[in-house]
Amino acid sequence: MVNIGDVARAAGVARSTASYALTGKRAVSDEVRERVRLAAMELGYTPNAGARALATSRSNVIGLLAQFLPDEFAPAMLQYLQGVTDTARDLGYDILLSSDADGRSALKRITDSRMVDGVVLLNVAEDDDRLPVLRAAAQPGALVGLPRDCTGVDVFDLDFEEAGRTMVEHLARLGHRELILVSQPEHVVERGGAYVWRLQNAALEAAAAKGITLHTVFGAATQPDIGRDLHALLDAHPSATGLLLNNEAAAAALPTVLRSRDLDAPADLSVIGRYSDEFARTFSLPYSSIESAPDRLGRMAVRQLVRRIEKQVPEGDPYVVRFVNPELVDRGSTAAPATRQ
Amino acid sequence: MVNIGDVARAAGVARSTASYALTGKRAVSDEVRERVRLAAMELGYTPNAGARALATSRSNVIGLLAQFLPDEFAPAMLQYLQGVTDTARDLGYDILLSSDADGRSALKRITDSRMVDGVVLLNVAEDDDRLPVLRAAAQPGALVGLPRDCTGVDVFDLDFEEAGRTMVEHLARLGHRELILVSQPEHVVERGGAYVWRLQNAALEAAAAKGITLHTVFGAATQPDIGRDLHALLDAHPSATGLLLNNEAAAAALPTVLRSRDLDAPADLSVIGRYSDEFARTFSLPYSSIESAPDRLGRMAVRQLVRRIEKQVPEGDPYVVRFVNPELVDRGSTAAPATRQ
DNA sequence: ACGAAAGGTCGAACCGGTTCGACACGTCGA
DNA sequence: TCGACGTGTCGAACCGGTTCGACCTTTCGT
Repeated sequence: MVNIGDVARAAGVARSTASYALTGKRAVSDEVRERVRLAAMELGYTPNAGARALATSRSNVIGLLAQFLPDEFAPAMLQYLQGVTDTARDLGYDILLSSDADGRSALKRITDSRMVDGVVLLNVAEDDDRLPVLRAAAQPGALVGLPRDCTGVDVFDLDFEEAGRTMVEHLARLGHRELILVSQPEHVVERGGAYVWRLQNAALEAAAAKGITLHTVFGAATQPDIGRDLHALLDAHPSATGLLLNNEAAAAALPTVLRSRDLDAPADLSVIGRYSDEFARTFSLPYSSIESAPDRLGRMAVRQLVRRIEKQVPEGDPYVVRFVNPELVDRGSTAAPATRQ
Repeated sequence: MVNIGDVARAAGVARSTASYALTGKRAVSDEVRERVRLAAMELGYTPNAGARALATSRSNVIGLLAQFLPDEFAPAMLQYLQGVTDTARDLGYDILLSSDADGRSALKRITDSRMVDGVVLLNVAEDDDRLPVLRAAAQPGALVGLPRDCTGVDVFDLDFEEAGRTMVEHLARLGHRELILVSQPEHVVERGGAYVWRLQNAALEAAAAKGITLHTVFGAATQPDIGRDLHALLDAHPSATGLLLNNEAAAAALPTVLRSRDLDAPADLSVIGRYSDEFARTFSLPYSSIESAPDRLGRMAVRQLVRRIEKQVPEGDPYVVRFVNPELVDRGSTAAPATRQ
């Protein structure tokens, strides 16, 4: 394999000069630079990543810790991955992917061995056990998901409170007085998915403020259970005119449920979901929804992480907690209320 | 950061001895080994990955080249990723993920810089442009998907021919005489998805051998187009009693189509798909299907790749082309034919 | 009792980059 | 004319591991 010594010899200069010519870290005469570049080109020289990492203590690799949970929806996860990998590549970084169930040890391994310059954590739970490991690491970290304690890391998440308010207020404005909110199953909440509470509590507050009745329930995350749940709900609250879905499985199951009850959205029932546009397309869901923007969140996390790695953060490097504003994508599934059969 | 010199000093031995004690590559007295281990533990020593890679020319990282295509179904892709990452971790390797649209340059970069010890390629097309780059690389490669030319690489894929035969013969055995096969859209084939032909041709042959009529069509990959396609098909071939789906979008859309035509599987129509069990669960599809086993393929590819990296291949290292036997998962959607409407 | 073999440890070199300090040269100002 | 300075190049050291050959015991066979 050709190394920088070979290039230097071919160009008739010292190894250090070849290095400076290629990295541009010191001034080199135009003539020498050209000669070195040419030699490198002709010999097909590519710097050895390990050697460079050893010398610079920078690997140009970002660690990505994801957890492929069985009740997490695959399309959304893939969008996170895509947002992260694409952005990293644009900024000159490669991605080391870990989907290890034991995120703690994986994180410790890749940071302690200096394989990565920084880390992005996905699926961050309220009391995520990877956080202590991350704080002890020498490298910076960016999270997607809001933990209880945000010190020492940059955090990015959807503004679930605003999402809850938006859903309720949108239907309130149309004249609805009784709504149902279907959340993720309880075990997601127990695992630390506090965003479920954040959305639900904000929705309840908004409903109270408007004098609206809001029934809240946890739905199953799997078919056909969630279908049964939906049927039971519609039976239990015959006068409700709006359905809010913070539960992707519920959204995917709803078309079938509505058809079998011979109901139409929005004629008989107004519906608003909370999922990504990609998700809506995959399942061809006709419901308006709060865009959860996984690709965007992944992109933001990597951007900030790289800024921190490259020390481009302003003085005193204040850690950020940034919420993406929920955007309501109108797919025409809401209208003024009609009394259901 | 603590390095092996610190450990050696704490244990009162030479650096080389500390290395031997930790790696076990030379005999070391029990007493010294224990002292070194203890010192390493107490100091919290972790070897520097770059330095180790430089010295051993092995990184313990496997490159994973995936392409997140818009018409590829996300759940399946995620299963490949999971199969690959999990297996790699079990064998002591980390995963460098690239989803770069330009697979060629990504592949060249990670191999030339020796960041990876080997590479797994997903979505391999018949004339994949990454293959020449891979063959020129110093590291071994394993493919998921069958290219035209398999020299120099290990190849793993579902046996699509056998899958086609199995589908047809299963329905033939039940007494069906006229079937419809819905394949992936033509642009998938053009992109190099030769597996579409492999399944279809084998199915046609099997049908001919049994004296069965088999209508073949390419379906759309998106909703709601594929729904229209299915309706048109059922209109066009009213006497067909069986539906074979080598098109995931079609499988996902079928329940809605059947319901709106008031048809039931298998009472009115027998149905066999070709997708993974995970996919069936995500969309709660009630159709029997040929398991496409993405996780298993990912696992096999990594296993073989690691064997090659670690030179555990038998003499003369013959490259393998291994087909996974298609397994028919019975979900009760096939029965003896009944005349439709 | 002696030499060979085996077992255990050490020092030094090496992997392939980067980076620091020194130095040679040419230019400019006093 | 001399010194200060800036520019471009070089040699050497360093990053943190691994590995080779040499050396020193100890053990064993004869």
